[in-house]
Amino acid sequence: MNASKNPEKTRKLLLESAFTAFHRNGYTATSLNDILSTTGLTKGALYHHFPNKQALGLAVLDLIENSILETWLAELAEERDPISCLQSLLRHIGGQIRRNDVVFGCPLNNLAQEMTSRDEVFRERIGEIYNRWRTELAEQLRRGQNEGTVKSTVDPNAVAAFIVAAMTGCRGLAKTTQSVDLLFACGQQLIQYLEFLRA
Amino acid sequence: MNASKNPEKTRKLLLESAFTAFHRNGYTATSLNDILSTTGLTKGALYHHFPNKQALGLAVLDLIENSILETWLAELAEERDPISCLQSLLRHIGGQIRRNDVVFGCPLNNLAQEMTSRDEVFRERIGEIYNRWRTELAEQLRRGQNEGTVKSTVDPNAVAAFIVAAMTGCRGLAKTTQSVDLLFACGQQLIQYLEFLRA
Amino acid sequence: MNASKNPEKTRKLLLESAFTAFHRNGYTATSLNDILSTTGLTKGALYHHFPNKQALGLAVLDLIENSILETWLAELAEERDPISCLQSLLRHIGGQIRRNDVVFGCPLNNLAQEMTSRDEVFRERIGEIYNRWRTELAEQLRRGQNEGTVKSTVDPNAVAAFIVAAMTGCRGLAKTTQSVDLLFACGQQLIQYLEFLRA
Amino acid sequence: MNASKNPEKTRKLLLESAFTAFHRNGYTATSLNDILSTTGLTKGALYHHFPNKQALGLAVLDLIENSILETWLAELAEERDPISCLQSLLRHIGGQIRRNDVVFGCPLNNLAQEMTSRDEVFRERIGEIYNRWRTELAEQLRRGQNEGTVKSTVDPNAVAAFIVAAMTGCRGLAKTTQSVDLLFACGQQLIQYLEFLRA
DNA sequence: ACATTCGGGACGGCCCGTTCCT
DNA sequence: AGGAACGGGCCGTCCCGAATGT
Repeated sequence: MNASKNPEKTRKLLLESAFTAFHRNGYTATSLNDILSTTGLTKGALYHHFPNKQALGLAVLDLIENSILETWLAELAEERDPISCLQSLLRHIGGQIRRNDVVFGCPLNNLAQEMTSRDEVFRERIGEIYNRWRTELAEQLRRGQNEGTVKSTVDPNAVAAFIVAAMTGCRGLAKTTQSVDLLFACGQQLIQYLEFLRA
Repeated sequence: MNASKNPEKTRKLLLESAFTAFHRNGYTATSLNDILSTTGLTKGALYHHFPNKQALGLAVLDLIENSILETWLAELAEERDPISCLQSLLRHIGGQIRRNDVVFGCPLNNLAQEMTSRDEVFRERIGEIYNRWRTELAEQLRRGQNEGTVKSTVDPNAVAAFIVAAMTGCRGLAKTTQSVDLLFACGQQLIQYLEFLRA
Repeated sequence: MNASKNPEKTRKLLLESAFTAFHRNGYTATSLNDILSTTGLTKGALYHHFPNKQALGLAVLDLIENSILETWLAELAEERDPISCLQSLLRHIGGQIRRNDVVFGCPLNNLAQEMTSRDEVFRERIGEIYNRWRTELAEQLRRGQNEGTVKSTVDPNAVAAFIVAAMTGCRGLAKTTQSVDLLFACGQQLIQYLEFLRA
Repeated sequence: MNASKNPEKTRKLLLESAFTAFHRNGYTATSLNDILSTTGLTKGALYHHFPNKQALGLAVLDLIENSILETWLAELAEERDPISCLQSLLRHIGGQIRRNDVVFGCPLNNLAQEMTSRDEVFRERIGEIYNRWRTELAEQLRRGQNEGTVKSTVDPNAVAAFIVAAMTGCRGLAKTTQSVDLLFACGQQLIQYLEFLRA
C-alpha cells in the first residue's frame, strides 16, 4: 500500500482515500487518521502534500468537478440533440448504477450541504462548480434551441438550473431513504420532464 | 431568557434554540455549549430534559416534520385541484420568502445530508418523514386522478417523489450558490413541470 | 491527590502545579498533560477552571506578583530606613535560600525572557508587574530621601529600576551557571551598592 | 539569496538566519522551516551542515560568544583604566543603540533563560561563556588594582560577576518593558556604581 | 422534580524535528 | 544537497456523567 518515494502516487493515494472517506462519512466525521490508516501513510506524508485538512478537501473538490463535467457534459457537446443525449445519459447511468452510488449520495451535494454553513471557502468553490455545470448545460440547451431540437420558449438558464437541482435532489432523496427504486422513479420523471422541452 | 422552574418553557427554549442552531450551523458543528449560552441555561437543565445530544436532535426532527406537513400538505387535502394548489403554494411561499430561508437551506435536507451516513437512527427517522411527505402527496395526486384534474397516465408515487426531490434540490442549490434568483428560477420550472401533469 | 468536587481546591492545585512546572521547565516546555498528570486531574477539570493555557499562565503571574510584592515590598513600607531594610532583606533571603531557588531562577524573569517575544498579552502583564515593583520601590526611596536616610542627589526611579534589574540579573546568572556562590557574591555587591546610596 | 554549491556561504547563511530568528523569537519558537524559508534552502542543506537543531543552536552560541568578547573585552585589555573604559563602552553602546537591540534583548541572556532548564548541553555551554566573560573582566579589574586605578579592597571576581549580571538584568528589564528610557536609566546607575570602585 | 457545577476522558487537527532515499 | 515520508506530541474542544443544591 505504501508508495514510498513516489510523491505523485502518494498524493493520489491520499486524494482518493480522502475522496472515498469524505463521500461515505462526510468531511467533518472523517478524521485525518482515518485517511492515514487507510493509506498506511503517516501525518508527515499528508502534511507534506497538503497544508491542512481544508486544502485536502478543496483538492478533492477538483476531482469531483472533473468527474461531473466528464460524466454530464462531455458527450453533450458532441451530440446534435441535447435532450435525447441527456435522457440517454440518465438511462445509461441508471443502468450501471451501483448500490454505493445510491447509499452514499452525490459527493458534491454531500459536501455542499455539509460545508456551506461552515466554511466560506468551501461554499464558494462548490458554488463555482454548480455554476459551471449549470452554465455549460444552459449553453447546450441554447444550441439546441438554435438547431431546432429544443422548444424555443423555455429559458435555458432556468431549465439548466432546474435539471441540476432535480438530479441533485433525486440522488439526495434516494440516499436518505436508501432506496434504489426511488432513484429510478425520480429519474424516470426527470426524463419525462425533458420530453416536455422538445421543440 | 432563563425560564427557571418552568420545565415546559425550558424544554421549548432548548428545542427552539437547538433547531435554529442546527439549521444554521449543522448538527455536528453545533456544540451543546452553543445552545446553552444562547439560552442562558446550563448542562444540567439540558440533560434533565434530554438524555443526550441525539435525543435533542430527534426532538428537533419532530418539530421539522410538523412544520413540513403543515406547510405543504394541510391545504392540499382541502382543495379540489392538487396541481393548482401546489402551484399556488409554491408561488405563495416564493412570495414571502426571506433571505434566511435561502442561505440556510431546508432544515430537513440539511440534517438529512449531514446525518445519513453518520447515525442510522437519524437516517431512519428522516427517511420516515420523507416517506410520509411523499406518500401523502401521492395520495392527493391519486385523488386528483380520480376527480379528473390530474393526468391519469402518470404514476402518482413517482411524481410525488420527484416533486419532493426537486423541491429539496432547488432549495439546496439556492443555498449553495447563495442565490435567491436561482431559487425563483427553479421554482418556476417546477411550476411548469406541474402544468404538464394536468389532465 | 484528587480534590473531587472541591472547586477551590482543584483550582489551587492546578495553579500551584502550573507554577512549579512553569518555573522549572518554562511555559512552552510544560505541556498541559504534565500538569494534569502531576495533579491527577484531567482535561475537563482544567478546561473548566481555565479557558486555555494562556489564561492559566496569566493566573500564575498573579501568584508571582503577590509573592514578589509580599517578599520585597511589604516590610519596606513599615521600616524607617529603606536601604538598611533592603540590605537586611537581601541577607535574610540569602540566609534561607534553597538550592531550587538558585537552579530554577526567578519565576518572573524566566517567564519574562521566554514569553516577551511570543505573546504580547504576557509581555504586557509582566511589564506591569515590573513597573509596579519599580514604582513602589522608588516611592520608598523617595520617602527615605525626605526622611534623610537616602542621599538626596540620586534619582529614585533610576535607582529603583537598577536594583530590580540587578537582582533579576544576579539570579539569572546564578541559574545559568548553577552556582550558589555566584548568587551570594553578586548579592554582596548589591548590598555594597546600596551602601553608596546612604545620605 | 540561495547560495548554491557554495558550502561555506550556505553554512554562514544558515547560521545568520538562525541567529536572527533565535534572537527575535527564541529557540523553541523558531522552527527549522522558519529558517529554511528565510534562506530559501531546504532540509537537506541544513542537515548536511548540522546534524540537528541543537548543533545549529550551539554554533549560534559560538557567534554570540565572539560578539560579546569582542564588544566588551577587546578594548578593555588595551586601556590603562578599566573603570573608565567600561564606562566609556557603556556610554558608547548606549549612544548607538537601536530599537531592535532593546526590544529583542540580549541574545545570550534570551537563550540562557530559555534553555537552561531544558537542555543541559546548552546550559553548560552558556555557563562557559558567562564564566569566560566574568573571568576575563575580573582579570582586568585585578590589573587595575595592581596599577592603582581600582580600589584595592573590592573582590574582583564578585565585582565582575555583578557587572555582568547587572548588564544582563538591565537589558532584560528593558526588553520586558519595551522601554529604551529604562535601559538608559539603568545604564546610568551602572556607570555610577563603577565610579564607586575607583581607587 | 428541576437545575447547577464540577470533572472525566477521548480525539481532532496541526506542526515539528528528524531520517532516508535519491 | 533535495525533498519525501515518519511518528509523536501539543492544545483545544467536545459530549457526557456524577455530585450537589433547591
